[in-house]
Amino acid sequence: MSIALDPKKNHLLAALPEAEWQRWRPQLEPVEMPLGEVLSESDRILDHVYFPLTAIVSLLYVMEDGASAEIAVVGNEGVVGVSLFMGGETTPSRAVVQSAGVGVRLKAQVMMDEFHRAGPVMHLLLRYTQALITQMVQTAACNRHHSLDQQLCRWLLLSLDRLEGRDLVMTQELIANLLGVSREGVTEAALALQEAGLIRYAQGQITVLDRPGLEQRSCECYAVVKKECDRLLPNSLAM
Amino acid sequence: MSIALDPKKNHLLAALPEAEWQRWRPQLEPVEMPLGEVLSESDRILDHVYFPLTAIVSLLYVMEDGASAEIAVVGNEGVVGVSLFMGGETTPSRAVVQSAGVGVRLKAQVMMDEFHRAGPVMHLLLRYTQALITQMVQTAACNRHHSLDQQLCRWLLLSLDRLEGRDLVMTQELIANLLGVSREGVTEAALALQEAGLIRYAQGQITVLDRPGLEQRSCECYAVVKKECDRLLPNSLAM
DNA sequence: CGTACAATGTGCGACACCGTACAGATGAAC
DNA sequence: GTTCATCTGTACGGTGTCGCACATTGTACG
Repeated sequence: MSIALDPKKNHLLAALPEAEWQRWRPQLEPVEMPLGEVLSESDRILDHVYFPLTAIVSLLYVMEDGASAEIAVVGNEGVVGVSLFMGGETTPSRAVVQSAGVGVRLKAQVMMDEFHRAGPVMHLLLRYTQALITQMVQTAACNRHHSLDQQLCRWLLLSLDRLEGRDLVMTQELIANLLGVSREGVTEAALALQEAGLIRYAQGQITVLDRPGLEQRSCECYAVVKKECDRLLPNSLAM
Repeated sequence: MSIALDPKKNHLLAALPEAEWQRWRPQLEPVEMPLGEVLSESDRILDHVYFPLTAIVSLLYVMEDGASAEIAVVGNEGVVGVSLFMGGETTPSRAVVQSAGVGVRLKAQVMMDEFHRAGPVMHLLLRYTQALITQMVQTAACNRHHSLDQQLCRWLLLSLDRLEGRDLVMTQELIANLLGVSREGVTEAALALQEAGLIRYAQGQITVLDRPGLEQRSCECYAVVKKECDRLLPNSLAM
């Protein structure tokens, strides 16, 4: 896969005013983002912020006993590392590449400086952060009230929105780890979805056959997040 | 209860530089915050931001079927209405007074103007927002992995930190609604805590007898949130 | 090919929590 | 003091998920 994709595939970068774009452009460094790569570790200061282009990143909270829970996902609609400009510099969560691809990154200091100009970049980033908050809130509520089945649908849709095509490369084991549920549970739920004709899968490759069907079977959480993203980030997940 | 408490009981207000403080002071309007009052409804534009002084506010997500889940709590360490300055103006969640008390409020426009000066106020508010994000993240993880028992401990501690004294006025029914669990479940968990000598309660009045005991029985989530609050907000929950 | 490993399917007991139903206990109002 | 509403305790079947054990299927690679 070529690493030199157009950075404007990332919607935040695409939304930059011309002046900022010209300033940032030479500083943007293309990076491969292979499956499983840890972009930022819990409580560690980031050296870069990452703008995914084709990759998807999971924000995970990892508990003391090793169990984990996905808090939010970041694709080409967003950026990894909001804690940098929020002022805290670190977060108690981990950012892991969930779906391999490419992205571009920017030195932390550059990002901070740009943010502190307090111009349109700042407002863009803050709006994005609010969209991210919405996703976190919805995850919390979803974890409390919805079935594994519904959550799997939500998760597939969130991932699908951030990918081209309708295929995800993703084993059930991995999904289970991200969602913080048992692998067997995912197997059962996935089987049900396959029997319903909504997806087809084999050996770590999932194909979505009936997207509207998935949306219907998903809990409301997906729609709420999608709607907020669209509202807060013009062109957020349109491809 | 007197409504005219010192606004500096709120730690964000207390942390304001002198110039800002003098500017804000005349605009701060004392308000009663009775139990159950809804400060902001889902997807509705706020007309004020609220700084609790003795009250505690719950941020809730209310699902389509009426079930709810607490996302975070805000006491005198924070402010209700961060979406205003984040740029989104609304959020898909509801803010409800969980423990009656007093607070002060500020007109939304005033808050926006102050934020857009891009000075110390902005940085203070952004750091607070990050602390709030931490709480949300932890809630999501906690909802996924921890027992009702542990969550009740966490919840009691979070509330206790935001109150003077060691008594909460709070029925089990109300706690159940906030946590998004069944009332019977809370009864059982509370009973266990009482039998362990950690709390005593009757008819909507809970007294914490053994705080360290609660901390030990709680999941890690409480400690993580507390630590982040302390780190991000000097003097956050010290009374 | 055949072996090794990864991915998926299945069965089952354990367990936490739910929802319903109802019973006692307490406090406020008259 | 009696009444009534609110709050709390208890019992029990139903359900979803877990954790374990193991069978099966697909894929890579010698």
